Amino acid sequence: MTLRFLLRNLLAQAAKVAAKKLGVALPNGFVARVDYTPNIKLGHYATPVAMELAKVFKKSPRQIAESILDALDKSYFTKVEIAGAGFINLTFSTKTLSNAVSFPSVGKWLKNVQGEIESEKIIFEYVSANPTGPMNIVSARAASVGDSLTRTLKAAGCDVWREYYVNDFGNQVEMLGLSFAYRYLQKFVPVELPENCYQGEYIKDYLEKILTDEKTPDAILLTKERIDTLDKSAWFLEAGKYFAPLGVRAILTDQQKDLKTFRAEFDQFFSEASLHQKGAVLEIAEKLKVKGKIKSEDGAQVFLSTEYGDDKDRVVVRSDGRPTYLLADIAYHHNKVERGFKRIVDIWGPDHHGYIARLAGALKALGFENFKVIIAQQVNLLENGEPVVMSKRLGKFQTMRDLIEKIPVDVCRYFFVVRSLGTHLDFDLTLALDQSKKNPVYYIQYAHARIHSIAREVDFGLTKPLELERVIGAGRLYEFFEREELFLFLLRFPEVVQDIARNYEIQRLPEYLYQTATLFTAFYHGKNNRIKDVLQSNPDEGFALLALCAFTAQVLETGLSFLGISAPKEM
RNA sequence: GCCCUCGUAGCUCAGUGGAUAGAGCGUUGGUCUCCGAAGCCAUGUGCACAGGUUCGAUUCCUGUCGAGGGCGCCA
Repeated sequence: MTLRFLLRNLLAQAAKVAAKKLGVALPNGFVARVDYTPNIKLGHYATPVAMELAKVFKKSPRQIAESILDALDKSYFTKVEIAGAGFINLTFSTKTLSNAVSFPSVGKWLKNVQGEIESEKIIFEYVSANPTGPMNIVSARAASVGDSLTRTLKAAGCDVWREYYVNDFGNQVEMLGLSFAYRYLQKFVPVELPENCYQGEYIKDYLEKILTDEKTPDAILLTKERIDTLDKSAWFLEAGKYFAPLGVRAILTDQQKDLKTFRAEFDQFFSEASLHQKGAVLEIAEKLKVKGKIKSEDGAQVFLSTEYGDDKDRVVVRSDGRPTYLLADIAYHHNKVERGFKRIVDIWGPDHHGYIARLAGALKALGFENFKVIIAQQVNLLENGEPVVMSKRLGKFQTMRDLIEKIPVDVCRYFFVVRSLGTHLDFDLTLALDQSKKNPVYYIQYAHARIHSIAREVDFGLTKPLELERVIGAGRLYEFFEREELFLFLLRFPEVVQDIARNYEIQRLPEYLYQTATLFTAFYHGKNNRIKDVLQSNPDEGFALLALCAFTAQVLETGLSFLGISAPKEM
């Protein structure tokens, strides 16, 4: 059990008793709010519950606080007091702390407290870059956040599935095929690439690969002799159809390779084309029609998304009978519902926010409401302080692979998760490299490596079971503030994980780890914490300090692993 | 024009309705006879503005101003 969970239960009981005694009723669904104190000298936790209840109870916060304290089981605490406007500050006893931390490892500890938060079957979709070119920098941001978030959610006990939607169907795939055809033809005669084709040089590279790897059918194959008699329009049609799927496959393969390098994992790559083949796309239009949410307009079928807060109704089936992208996306999300997911979360780029209302509306029309979209704001990529121009069509853009090649994955991933997704991110490549030695991610890794260095010095195995009762007892925790502060901060780790699982704000984890590293470094520099010396003068105390180090190392390593960042033992 | 996101220190940004609003970078000055100095210590006139809700607002609501993005039978 986490200390916070324990405290909430104790406070809920006490509030109930207090309410009864005061002759008032607690609000329905009352949950005592528990915060950390601004300074652990005030106590381990604080609750503003007396102030919150002041209005309902029509009593002064102080009076309520006193009633709650009267009813509180004080055997868990060494100190409880009322402070300020009516805060209740609580300090747990050594015994309570010992009970809370009796586990062999941080991993086991996390497993142990998994039952404290609700878990439902949940699907996360992120990145989902179009298979028409290399991934850009926003994809890298989404990959970092999506991957780190889902790893953390899993650790908190959530049942998470991670998916990448592949838009391998529709106009843009046709344009991709055509782009290949033009590049192929260009090898023989000068023709200009149409404006709406993909302009990037990468098409040429993929083309060469396809021409080498695959046996080009005679109908497509070009030779010097054939050019003169070629029926170009017929050939383009055939060649476009031929190259499109091969191009998609080649590009997707490279995307997957980059994601793997980036340590971003997925459980499944879901093909849009597979939905069309099954007929699931047009089928969903029928379902919406049955619900009365489709109207006909100029021969097209239009979803009444304005009923769900959208600006205008949206075409889902074109007048020529072809479905729009939106309809496929509705079918895809409905497919997620059919697979039994109780919560659907998508991370989208900033250019898609206008799309939320119509998709959420369609899901609502189909009876599903637990749908959440997180918008990853744009990344302004800077080089030497100057913005890097990104344009897929002009072929001038910074790819995710460029980024990985320039900057270590550990640093990239840290930079992307340390800022909340809602803010526009300035990512200065030059700065990221120039400052690399002072980079926060190295600071965290360094603290971890330093602990291993200490362990090597004194020949102590950091992987053996944590003996944290010993830290509290023999560690003389309350005599040295750096020890106590570090220890109590480490105890918050599962609570931080739980918070992230609830609010999806992954940036709290790197911040927590950074602060953990800071507290450890302060501890390390404390004159009284020189482990080699303490082991000489008082072996019990020395081993207690080593246990505290091992605890720190495990928290850092585990936390970094959620972020997909390595935890080196030496640097 | 409509919609979305954002506005916190010189810069980049944390901050779950609570106590004295924090961190990194930058600046300036200290600091290794030492388990790792990639370190540590010191150094700050800051919540865009105006209303509202609340016992309490940087946080929630409304408006103004400013920055970015989105408004297709493209995906």
